[in-house]
Amino acid sequence: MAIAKIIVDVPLMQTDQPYSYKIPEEFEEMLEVGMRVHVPFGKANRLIQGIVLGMESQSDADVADEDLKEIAEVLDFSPVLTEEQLWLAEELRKSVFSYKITILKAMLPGFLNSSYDKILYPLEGLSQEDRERLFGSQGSLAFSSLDLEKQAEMMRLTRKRLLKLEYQAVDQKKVRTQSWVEVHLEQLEKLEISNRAKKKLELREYLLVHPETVPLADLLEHYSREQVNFFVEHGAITIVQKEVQRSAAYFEGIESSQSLELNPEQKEACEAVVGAIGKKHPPFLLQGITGSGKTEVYLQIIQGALDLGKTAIVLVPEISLTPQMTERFIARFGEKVAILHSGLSNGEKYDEWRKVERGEAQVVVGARSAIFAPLKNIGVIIIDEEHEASYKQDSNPRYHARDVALLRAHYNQAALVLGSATPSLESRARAGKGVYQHLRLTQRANPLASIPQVQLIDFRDYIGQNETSNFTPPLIEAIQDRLDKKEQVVLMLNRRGYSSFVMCRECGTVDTCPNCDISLTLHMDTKTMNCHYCGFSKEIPHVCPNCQSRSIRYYGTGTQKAYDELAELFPEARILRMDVDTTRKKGSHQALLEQFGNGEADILLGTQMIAKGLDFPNVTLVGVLNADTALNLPDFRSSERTFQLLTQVAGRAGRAEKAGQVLIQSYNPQHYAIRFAKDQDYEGFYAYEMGIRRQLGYPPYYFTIGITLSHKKEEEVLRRAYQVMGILRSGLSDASKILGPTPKPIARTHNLYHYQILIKYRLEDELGPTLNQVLALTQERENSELRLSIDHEPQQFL
DNA sequence: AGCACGCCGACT
DNA sequence: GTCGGCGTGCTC
Repeated sequence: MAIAKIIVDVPLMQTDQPYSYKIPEEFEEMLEVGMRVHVPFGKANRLIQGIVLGMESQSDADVADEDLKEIAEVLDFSPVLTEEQLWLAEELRKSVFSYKITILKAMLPGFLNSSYDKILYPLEGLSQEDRERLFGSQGSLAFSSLDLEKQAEMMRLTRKRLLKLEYQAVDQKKVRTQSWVEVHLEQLEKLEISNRAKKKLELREYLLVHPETVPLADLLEHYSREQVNFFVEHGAITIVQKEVQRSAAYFEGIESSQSLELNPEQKEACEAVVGAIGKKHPPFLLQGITGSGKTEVYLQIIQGALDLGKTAIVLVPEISLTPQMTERFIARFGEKVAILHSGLSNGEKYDEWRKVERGEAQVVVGARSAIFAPLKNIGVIIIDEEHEASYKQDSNPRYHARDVALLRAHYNQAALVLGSATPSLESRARAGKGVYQHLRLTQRANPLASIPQVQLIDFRDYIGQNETSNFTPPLIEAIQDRLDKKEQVVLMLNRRGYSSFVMCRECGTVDTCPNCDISLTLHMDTKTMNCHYCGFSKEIPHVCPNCQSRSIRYYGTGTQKAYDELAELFPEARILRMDVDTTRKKGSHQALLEQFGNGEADILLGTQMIAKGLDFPNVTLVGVLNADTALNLPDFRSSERTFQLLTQVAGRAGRAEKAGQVLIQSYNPQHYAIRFAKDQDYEGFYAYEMGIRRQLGYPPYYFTIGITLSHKKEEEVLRRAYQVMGILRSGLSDASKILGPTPKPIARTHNLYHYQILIKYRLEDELGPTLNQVLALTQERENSELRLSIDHEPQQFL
């Protein structure tokens, strides 16, 4: 008997295993490993999606083979998951605490995941009036279309056997097809057409001259449906359905580019990587200062891989996946490129994914999840800005793209390149120990460009002078100077750990979210107070919610406030503001950058999103309004993040012939992260920060695991947290350190209390079993409302 | 999850 | 007696 092993879409510990299903005869020929199916599951045989992991002639299920259920439907004509991806999922399960189906689904575009519904039908027993009231003239109803009250009533009626329930799983995949016309010359020539049918004669002439397949729509522009049908009926042409190849608009109007001349350092790096393609070789850490031409090196490495008949994946942080970046890849590799990122619509994402799957794309450029692209025969994987925290997914499955890349590089014998101006300490340390091969680019690619000069400005020197201002006199002076010279200015407001809020001056009450215990952020554009965690929103209060006083005031350094101040200081300047508020709409990010690039503005004011990858030759001044707001966040990486951000943004200045200047305003100019950033001294920062990490026992000296517990009731989370502590203490060796439980910095969101435990370890044999014990806790019925997640190397402590 | 089974108290 | 409340166990 033909039996398929299937992982079902029920993400639970008890169902995290393959189930055996009979393969009906009609599917035996076509079914392959890696395809999606719909299978009946559970007592009610509700239909759910599953993924075929294997096929065999005998099952090891506790059920007799004859009694196995049958696959209901096969959803694909060819597998949507490759052997490699199935292998990857199995490997990842060892380090990512997630169910297999959750990992597999993360590899597929959202489009390929079925949606489920229940269809209700009235049975004879149902009274005429109920039938009228609930169904009207409809013969059936979709369960999901009803409100909660109706749904409950329907469930009651179903129980009383007055309704019939049918389970439905819907494949959302829709291959867009278009009708094309195929010409059959023999029949066409034999076709008798009356001399009076001028149009038909004309069409025949046309088809005889153009016997190639053409879109039906083209013919219909000149000929009527009836005229075309005449040819179809007589077998002279047939209409076939072809999948539409929607090529996203971004391919249009991009001129192709040629390789640039590399300097010796770049050349050496490029050759080293290309030489490692197809061999077992340790990963490369490509450490190149800002403006050192890393992207050109990437492009030539990829060219090297293509020349060897191989393919390439390039990961970039979502935020720098701007047209400026993607255009460079399209310009060099044209239609060979597929772009995958969250800005695409579902349909576009699916189209790009299909391009990769069919083998039409050889170069995939995308954000984190692009590491799962179904690309075959990979020669090189490049992770740009490898230190970016966004490469770690902070929801299930909590994978790090770098770890996935390591696995895929190993599988394909591909070269792996981690590129950054400011590598993560973990990666830099590995390069130091020879685990990675260290490649360096120490010079700016443009030989006329110099490293910008950086100055610190201490806010405290200007105490007493307009204290609420975002701008100190030296910065104002410098901006004025650039405006006079018709050069451009980039100003960054570090919004991490900072936001605008409303406080009462009488009683000190800060308006907070009713669900999340964090202050609401003021949004001037919509005139609302919003919660950034749960999306709660309300109108701006006019009186204090606590003491009814009218003395409520707006605090904080939002970009809007800085913008207003700038506009007042420099009334003649053209200022662009770029933050989450002004870039919410699709494409607005790009539009703003284009405007600035075209010289339609003098000053670009923005948040972190302007720190990366922008390359505007006319920018000669970069100002950082508040360097230190993120320094005091409760996260051991906050110094590293601040250093990286300042170094990145400083790199936006002086990228061409004109010398660049960087001014950094801060309340803590003596802080080492800021001092090393001022000197653009990565190695100095690295050495200093490593000392601290060693002393405190943080990565890269120790590995970390974060455990987060959430519950509606605070005392319940705490109780369980201490229970987890107990399991960890007795399971793990004394060499491992367990910190916590502590409330998360934002202790309550979505009406849940969050507590966190951090494990630091070096060698720990009992880690897996102990964590499984912790996980088992959530399986107990009494803990059904407890949410627990285990995060390997958490990146975000917020 | 989502469902059925089954055991208990409150009711026609 | 029996309806429907929820605790328990299982899903090829």
